[in-house]
Amino acid sequence: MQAEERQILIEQHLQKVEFASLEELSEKVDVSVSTVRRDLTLLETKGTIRRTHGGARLVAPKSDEFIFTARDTHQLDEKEAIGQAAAALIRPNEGVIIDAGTTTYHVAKHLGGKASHVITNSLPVANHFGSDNSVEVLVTGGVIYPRLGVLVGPLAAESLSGMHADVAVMSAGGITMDGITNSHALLIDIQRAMLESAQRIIFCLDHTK
Amino acid sequence: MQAEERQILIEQHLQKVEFASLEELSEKVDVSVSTVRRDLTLLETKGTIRRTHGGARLVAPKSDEFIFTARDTHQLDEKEAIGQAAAALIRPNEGVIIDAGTTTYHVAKHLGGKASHVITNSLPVANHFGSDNSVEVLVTGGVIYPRLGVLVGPLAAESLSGMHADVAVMSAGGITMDGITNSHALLIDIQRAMLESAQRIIFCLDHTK
DNA sequence: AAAAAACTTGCAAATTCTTTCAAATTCTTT
DNA sequence: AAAGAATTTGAAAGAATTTGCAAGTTTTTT
Repeated sequence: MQAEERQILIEQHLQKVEFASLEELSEKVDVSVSTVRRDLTLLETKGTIRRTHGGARLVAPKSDEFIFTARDTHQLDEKEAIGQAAAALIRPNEGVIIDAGTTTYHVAKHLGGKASHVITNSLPVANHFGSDNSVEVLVTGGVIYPRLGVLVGPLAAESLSGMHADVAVMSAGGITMDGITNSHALLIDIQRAMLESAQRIIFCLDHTK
Repeated sequence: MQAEERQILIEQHLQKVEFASLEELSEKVDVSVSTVRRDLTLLETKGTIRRTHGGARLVAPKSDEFIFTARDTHQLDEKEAIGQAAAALIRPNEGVIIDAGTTTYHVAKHLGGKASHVITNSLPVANHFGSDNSVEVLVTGGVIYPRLGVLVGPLAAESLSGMHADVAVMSAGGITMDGITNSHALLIDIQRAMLESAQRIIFCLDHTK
């Protein structure tokens, strides 16, 4: 692996987890901690990162991004794996509905340019495909549910009713079980609309659910 | 195989993998690493590629961000000023429609928590308010226009028709004049819907328009 | 205040880069 | 078509960079 590639990998990993120890990074990119140290000092001068005792952290955590991408560091490897496995189930040129949720987000990341069009009510998913002009991305309307970047409300459900897709990638129990019954009810309507618009369903759950 | 053909192959391969080692490329095009080195220095002067220790990398990697947030550093000061001035025209607790565009994006940045609710078809604007739970953000549906993060299409215009706001912050001539007549027509419908849904209009133009 | 963990510095081994040169290929000229 | 010139290619030697380790210093923890 190249030095520069390694540094970008470190940067990207920190984008996800906000903070990482030297050991962790050293394992991740498979070099000695000494080299990671050198990489970090280099990245620090570039400004994106700040060194700390025992590791490094992101210099600007409050970005225009959504928090959950950074927060789910715990089962990150597991979710990556689920994302990859689920993405493999999708055939080329299918229309895909992607539900909001941390796990489904990882599915989107592994989808590449496989899908012909993507329908989603998740802002992070929309952002992910935003700069990729090989996929047509349809965003449902709705009100942003803060912190998660989910579009909720009647508009979201309504706009789904007129759409059609081959597969729906759904999250279950994820965000919805976190206790906020208000948005919970809204999400149920949306998910039902998604299920009705798709021919095949893929549910994504990690072992904590 | 011709030298030029080889270089194109190298370029294409890098488009896919972003990073490649000398060994890897040498195997791919079936020449010695020396020749690959020479090819890379040549490609570097052409600008598409950059040499690194041990290999080469793509000069313009695909970023997950929307370009305009990073790109409009040119008249940035002017746009900041316009953003601030326009934001000052908005009274507290008003409902605000924000059009897509670089200038209007800066208005959003200066709006703070002043508005009671925001309606937008711009993904960057939506992202900006996404983690701010003091403002209710309503996103119109639509298809993402790549690179700019604008939601276009009939769904966008439709979802605006049922909405109402006190002020509309509009961009004029911005993205729309860049030549893509197709999306241009779609944007006009959307902008008309915005104008109809708002009582007051604020147009934002910098001196280049 | 002592112990543990982490950081810095210096150094040797390993890898990679540049330069140079001869062999091979391609192009030009006759 | 053949001879000669020009270019390209692959390899080798020496320079430069990078990497991992160890000794000594600083910071953090108990």
